[in-house]
Amino acid sequence: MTDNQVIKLSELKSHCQSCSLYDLCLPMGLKAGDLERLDNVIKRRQSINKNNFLFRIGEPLKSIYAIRSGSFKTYMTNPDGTEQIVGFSLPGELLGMDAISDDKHTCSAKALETSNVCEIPFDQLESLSREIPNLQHQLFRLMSKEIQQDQNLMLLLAQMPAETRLASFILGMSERLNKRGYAANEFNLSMSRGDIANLLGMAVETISRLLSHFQEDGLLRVERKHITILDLDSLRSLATHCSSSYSKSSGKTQVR
Amino acid sequence: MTDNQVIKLSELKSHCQSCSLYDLCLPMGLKAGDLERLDNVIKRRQSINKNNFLFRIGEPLKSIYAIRSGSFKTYMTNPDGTEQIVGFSLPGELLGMDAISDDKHTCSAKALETSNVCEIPFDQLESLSREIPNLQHQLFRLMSKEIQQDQNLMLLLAQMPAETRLASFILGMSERLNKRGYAANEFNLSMSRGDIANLLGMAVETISRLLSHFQEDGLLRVERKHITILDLDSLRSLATHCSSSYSKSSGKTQVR
DNA sequence: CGACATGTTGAAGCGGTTCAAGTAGGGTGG
DNA sequence: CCACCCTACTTGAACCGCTTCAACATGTCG
Repeated sequence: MTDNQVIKLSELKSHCQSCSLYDLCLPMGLKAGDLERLDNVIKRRQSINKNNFLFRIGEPLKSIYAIRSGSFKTYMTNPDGTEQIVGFSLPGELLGMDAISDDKHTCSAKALETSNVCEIPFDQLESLSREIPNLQHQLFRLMSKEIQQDQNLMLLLAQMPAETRLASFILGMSERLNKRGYAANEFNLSMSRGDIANLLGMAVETISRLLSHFQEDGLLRVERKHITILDLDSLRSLATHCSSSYSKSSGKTQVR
Repeated sequence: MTDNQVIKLSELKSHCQSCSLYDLCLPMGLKAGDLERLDNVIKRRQSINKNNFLFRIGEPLKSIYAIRSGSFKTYMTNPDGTEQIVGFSLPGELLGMDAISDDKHTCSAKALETSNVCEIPFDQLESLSREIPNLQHQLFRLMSKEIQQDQNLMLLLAQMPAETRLASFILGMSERLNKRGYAANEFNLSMSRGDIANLLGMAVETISRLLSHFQEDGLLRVERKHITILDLDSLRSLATHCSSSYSKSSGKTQVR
C-alpha cells in the first residue's frame, strides 16, 4: 500500500480506494490490488450540472457511469415526444447498462442536481472484469439489481392504486438514502413532483393531493422537497396494500 | 467439424452446435471451439410440462435457463398473494437473471405449455464467460436486453391507454415470434387472456372487449388463441399512440 | 357427457385525470 | 434588496376510461 505517500485530500477522495460508496458500488468485494486496477481504468471524474445530460438516447455506448454524488433521472422518449422516466439513480449506482444490448443508449440520463460521476469505458470494464472474477460478479449483480428494481416498479404500475405507489416510492427512497448514510426518516427529494408523477404513472395533481392527505393524517411532514416520515408503520401498510379495506370517506387516509 | 460422425437426430438437436436458436441465444458469435466448451457446461436438457415451475420465488440461484422450445411466464407475488406477471419468455431467451443480485429468485417461472430448457449452472457460466470474451459480452447483452424490455413495459403501463398497450403487446409478440421462424402475421398466443391482462395492468374484460373491437375494425382476426394480423399499419399507429385524436364514439375503433 | 375453467358481453360505479384557477418559491435584473 | 416573472406546486370540480359486478357462452378435460 502507499499509505506513506503524500496526496491531496481532493485527490484522495477521487479514488475508489477511499470512496465512501465502496460497498454499494462496483468495487464491492475487490481486493486492494484489484481495486487499484479498476481505479486506473476509470477515465475521469466529471461534474455534471443540474439539467445537463450524462448521455442521451441514441448515443453510442462508450462508458458506464458510477454516480459519486447527486442524482439523475433516466427516461425514455416515446414517439409523441413525451418522456417516461424509468428510474432515479443515487450515489453508488451504475448508469448506462441499458445500452449494452444494442451498443447505443435507449434512454437519456439527466442530472437532477449538480452531480459527480466516475466514467468507466465499457470495453475496458469488460476486459478487466474477465481478469477479476469479483468484478465480473459485481457487474452481473448490479445489472440483476436493475432488473429487479424495474420489475418492482412494473408491479406498482400494473396493479397498485395511487396511494400505494406513492407510499412505496417514499419508502423506497428512504431506504436507498439510508444506505447512503442519510437519515431514514428525514430527507430531501431531488426530483420534482412532476418527475415523481411521471415515474409512477400518475398526474402531478394526484401526487400533490396525496402528499397533502398523508400530511393531514400524520404520516408525513412535507415541506416542499423535504420529507419527514412520522408514522412509518402506517406508511408501510399503505405501501403493502394487502387488499386492505381502506376508508376514504372522511377525506382522510385511514388504515384499518 | 464432425459432419461424418453418425449421431441420432434427437441427440444432434440437443447440442448448441446445431440449435436453430444459435443466433438468438447465448452462443451467438462464439467460435466452434468455444461453442463446444459452452455446450459441455450445459447440465441437461429438461422438459417442463405446462403449469410446472422452472424455479420459484425465493429459491436459491443455481442455474440460468435458456429456453429451447415452448414458453414461460415469470411473475412476482405481492404480499396479498396476487401475482404480477413481469414477462413472457420465448425460445432463445434466458431465464433466471433476476436472481443474480441476491442469490435467490425474485420471481417464479411457470411453463405456459410443454417446454424444453437448457440448464446452465451459473457458477460455471460465470467462470466460462471469463475465458470466452464473446460469451461474457453476450451475457451482458442479454441482461441489458431484459432491462430494455422491462423499461418498455414500464412506459406502456405508466402512460398508455388500454388500446395502445394491447396493440403494442400483439406487435411485440409478432416480432419476437417472427425472429424465431414463425409467421409475423399469424400466430398462437400461449398465454391466457388473464395473463395478458395481468401483464398489461388491465382487467380481463378489457382485453376481451378490445380484441373484439380490433376484430370488428378489421385489424385482427381472433380465433381463441390464434391471432391473424390483418391491418398492420393501423395496428402500428394504435401502438404508437402519437397522441392521435382517436374516435370511439361509434363504439368502434377507428384511426383517423 | 358433465363440470369447471376460460372467455365474452352488458351495465353501473369509481379512481384518477383533466381542466381551471389560484398560491408560493426562487432566481434575475433593476 | 426588492419587484418581478416564471416555474413549480396546490386545490377544487367535472368528466371519463377502465374496473367491477353480473350473467352468459364456449372450450376443455376428466
